[in-house]
Formats: sequence, structure tokens, C-alpha cells
Amino acid sequence: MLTTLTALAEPTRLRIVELLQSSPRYVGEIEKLLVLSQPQVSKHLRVLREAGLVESTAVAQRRLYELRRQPFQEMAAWLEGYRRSWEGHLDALEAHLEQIGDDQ
Amino acid sequence: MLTTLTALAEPTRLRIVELLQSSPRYVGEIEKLLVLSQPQVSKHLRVLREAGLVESTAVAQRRLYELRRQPFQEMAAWLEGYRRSWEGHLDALEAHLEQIGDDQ
DNA sequence: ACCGTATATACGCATACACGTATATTCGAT
DNA sequence: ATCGAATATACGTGTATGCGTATATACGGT
Repeated sequence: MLTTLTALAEPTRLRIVELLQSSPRYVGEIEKLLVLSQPQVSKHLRVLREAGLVESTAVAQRRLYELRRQPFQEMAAWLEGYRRSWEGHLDALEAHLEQIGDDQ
Repeated sequence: MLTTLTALAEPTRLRIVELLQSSPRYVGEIEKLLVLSQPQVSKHLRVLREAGLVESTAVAQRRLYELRRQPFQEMAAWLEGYRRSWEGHLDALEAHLEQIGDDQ
């Protein structure tokens, strides 16, 4: 979870990820669409790749980058824990604890 | 989204957030449970507060910190866009709803 | 084989930020 | 009012990292 968050918590990388959401792209496309230097794009893609957020497939001398769904699924699952801790669903113990704390 | 991710993408802060998921805590509790220095806790809580992830209520000279649900809901909604982009196609409305991200 | 294109990496630099130490502030208790 | 407890802030320091420039590597076309 931390590695995923760390990779996404950078403006340029987040922009790249958002771009890749619409469709896979080559490095050169990302460079032009987001107006970035080529090394900067490669460097960020490396971070994203090592964090498991994207994967690349070689097409001639170009590399097609696309998002991997796993980390996004994991984030969603992680958030589920937080949703449950609010969105009602108090079990017997939790409900009991809440009532005790009600008028204090 | 970026501010939320930035706040969470730090090991200590993530630990604090995970701790607060189980229940609200005072600064001193966080300090002892996570074995951190007091200024470090205050500093991280400040970042989390300014990112809108937590809110504090004063109880005498102590401050009770608890999670705010909004940013977590927003993250879940953000992830929905990615889920949909795999789980099939986007129609015009869905594509539009995705564009309504806030901060960056 | 040679050259241009596409991408990755190396290196130096500047900035952001997490941490420790010290101090300020606020509040209850005596 | 004074003191101690709880929390916040200031400041200095070291490190991580994003960026630019230069270079390396891989591949297709000619």
C-alpha cells in the first residue's frame, strides 16, 4: 500500500497514471501529451513500474506502457476497511461500546 | 486527490492513519502506541489535518484526533473510474463524471 | 554497415521534508 | 500564581528525490 501511495503521490506521476487510464501509451506519446522531457518520463515510468503500477511491452524500439489493475484493486480493498469502520455496519460489540460512550 | 495521496505516502503518517481507523486517539496515545517523539506526532498530525484527513477536538489541554471520511470517500470514488475503465467501457456520462476531480 | 529514432541511464544540482532538540503555549491542579 | 502535563512550533541538519544535461543502448530503415 505504501509503495503504491508513494508512487502516486507525485504530481507528474499522477498525471501519467491519469493519462494511461484512458489508454496505453508509448513513452513518446506521454512526453508530448504532458509536455515533459523524455528522461523525466522514463524516470517516472521506472518508478511506476517498480511500484507495480504499470507494465511495459516492447514494440520494436518503442515501449508501450499500460496500467496494471492489481494495485488499484488493492487500494480499493484497503479503503473498504475504512468504509466499513464508518458506513454503519456495527457489530454487537461495537454497538455496545457506542452506547456506553453515548452519554459521557 | 494529490494532497490526500501526498499525506498518506509517508510511512509514519500512514501508520497514524491506520491506528486512527480503529478509534480516535489523543496525541499522547499515538506517541506511545507507535513509539514516536511527541513533536513528530504533532507535525504529522498537522500535515494530516491540513490535508483534511483528520480533525481534532480539544478536550482540556488534550486534542482528540479522528479520521474524516470525506477524503477516503473521494479516493474510493476516484478508484471507481479505474475500475470502470477495466470492467468494461465508459459511456459519455461516466467519462464526464471522471473528469470532475478536484485538487491537483 | 550506417544513421536516425526511441528509450533508458548517469551525474550533478537544488529543493523538499522528516527528524531531533529546544522552546512556546495552553490548561488543570494545588 | 505557580507548577506540571499535553500539545504545538521554531530551527538546524541530513537525506531523498525531481529535474536538466549528457550519454548509452536498442532497433528499423536505407
